[in-house]
Amino acid sequence: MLKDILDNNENYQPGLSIDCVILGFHDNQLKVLLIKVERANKWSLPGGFIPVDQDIDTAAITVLNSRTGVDGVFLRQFATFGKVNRNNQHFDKKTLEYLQIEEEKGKWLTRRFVTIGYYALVDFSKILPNPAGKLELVEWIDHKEVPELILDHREILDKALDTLRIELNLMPIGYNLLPEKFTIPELQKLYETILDKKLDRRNFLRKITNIGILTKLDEKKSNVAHKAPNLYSFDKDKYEEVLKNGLNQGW
Amino acid sequence: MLKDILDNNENYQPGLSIDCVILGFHDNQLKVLLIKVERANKWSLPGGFIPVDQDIDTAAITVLNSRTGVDGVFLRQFATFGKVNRNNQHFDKKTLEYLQIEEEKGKWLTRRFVTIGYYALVDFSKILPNPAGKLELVEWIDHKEVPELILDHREILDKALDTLRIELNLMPIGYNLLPEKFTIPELQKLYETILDKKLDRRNFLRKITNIGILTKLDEKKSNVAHKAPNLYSFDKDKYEEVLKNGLNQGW
DNA sequence: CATTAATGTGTTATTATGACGCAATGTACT
DNA sequence: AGTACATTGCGTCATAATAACACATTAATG
Repeated sequence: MLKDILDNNENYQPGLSIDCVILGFHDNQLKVLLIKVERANKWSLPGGFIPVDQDIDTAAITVLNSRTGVDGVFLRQFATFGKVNRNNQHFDKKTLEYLQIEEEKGKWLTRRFVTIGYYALVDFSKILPNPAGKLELVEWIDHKEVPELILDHREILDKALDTLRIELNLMPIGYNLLPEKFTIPELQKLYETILDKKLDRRNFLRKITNIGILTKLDEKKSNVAHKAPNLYSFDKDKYEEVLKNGLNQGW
Repeated sequence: MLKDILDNNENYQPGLSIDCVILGFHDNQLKVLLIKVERANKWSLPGGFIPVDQDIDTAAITVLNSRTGVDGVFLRQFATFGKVNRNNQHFDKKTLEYLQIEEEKGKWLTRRFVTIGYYALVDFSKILPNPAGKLELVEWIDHKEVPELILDHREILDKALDTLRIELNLMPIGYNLLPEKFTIPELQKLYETILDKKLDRRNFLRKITNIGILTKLDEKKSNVAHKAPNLYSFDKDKYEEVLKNGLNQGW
């Protein structure tokens, strides 16, 4: 696939790439979708190059889909990374030899790449990791247990999480991250996981319900230890409305 | 200058540029630093290309300085723009002929450019617009009276202002935008201009002073009509502290 | 010296927040 | 069956933040 791109490098934006931070929520844990790069024996964010005939927002969808099979998610640009040395150890001579890439064509790869970061919150259960190449492994990794990543992907991931934490104060989240029916404690765990701090149960309930995006269902969660919590769903219309207008006015 | 870049295009990141939104405050109005492009007879944001040996954040400073002479400002990346057609009418054949650029070299320019947007808030009085080339005109333009801009620069400017409006709810601003001594009504005008809405004088005073970043001076503004307002200055230490920790916790 | 258009200070009602208490529920254990 | 236990649901209270507004103060102006 990389060779395809090199053979047709006129069709791709030079010196530019896209990397995606895909976040899901499962077992009360925040998960990140990562790809195992066999040759480097490291993990990486799903990323790739930008076709010259696609808007970068479109290219982000293309890239994500081609690497993981994931489709139909809303990707949000959050930052662009371009330190001088960010990829000068990535496609070195050894690697190019290993990949059987001629030195001349390799130049397209060895120069500094600037990468545009996109992130998405997705429904864990609906995403079936599905690698493009057979040498690649796509997996959900607990965000607390993310191993060493290639390049500056750790920095990109951290920046995405920082952005998400700020978003949390401006927008409601959860619609894409939780199943259709969920409990308040589950939603609270999501918030606590992202913010990395404990919240008061009772105050959380009051605040989250006051936003007016939740519908209390006449149904309780079954097969749980202790008292069965009530099930809720998002009121899509109100949710969208709050997304548009934001949460805290501030001024 | 453009020819210099083309003759040494190996030294610049291909297909990538930086554009800067420089905002100042004067006469109770928000001003934008713009460059008049004579050949296009349009105005543009100060922008340019990225040296391959510079981090993009550094390149932003370089670019701004080379176009306007402005130095020593804190530039903040806010978004990256990459629609397919964003610059396909900019360096067309006619323009390349006008600039006496050979068709082969021109290819470096005619492809789609992705641009990284940076913005800064600066002290209007300390910035003396100082064009790099004699064919260029650098000027402060009232943000309400910005004329037609080249490419998607209007979109970039709008996005910068949107970002600033959000920042306003998370961070204190004004340190770079106002002179050392200023009045509360002046600060309020700044907020009102950015937010494009009226605020209540008395509530504004209470809220802004509660943040704890202002020092009330034992001095009044002179030569003003009506009652002379008190002068204030920012408490730099506390200001920096709030910048670090943010304003509204939210959760 | 009254007029005018600002600024400075204070009040009040309402709402949001943080820190809790306590009863209800369903599982697990004896 | 009965009790302990962890967790949920609902409520209280003091405090802080917010929005809307009233009134006195100040300085230039004619």
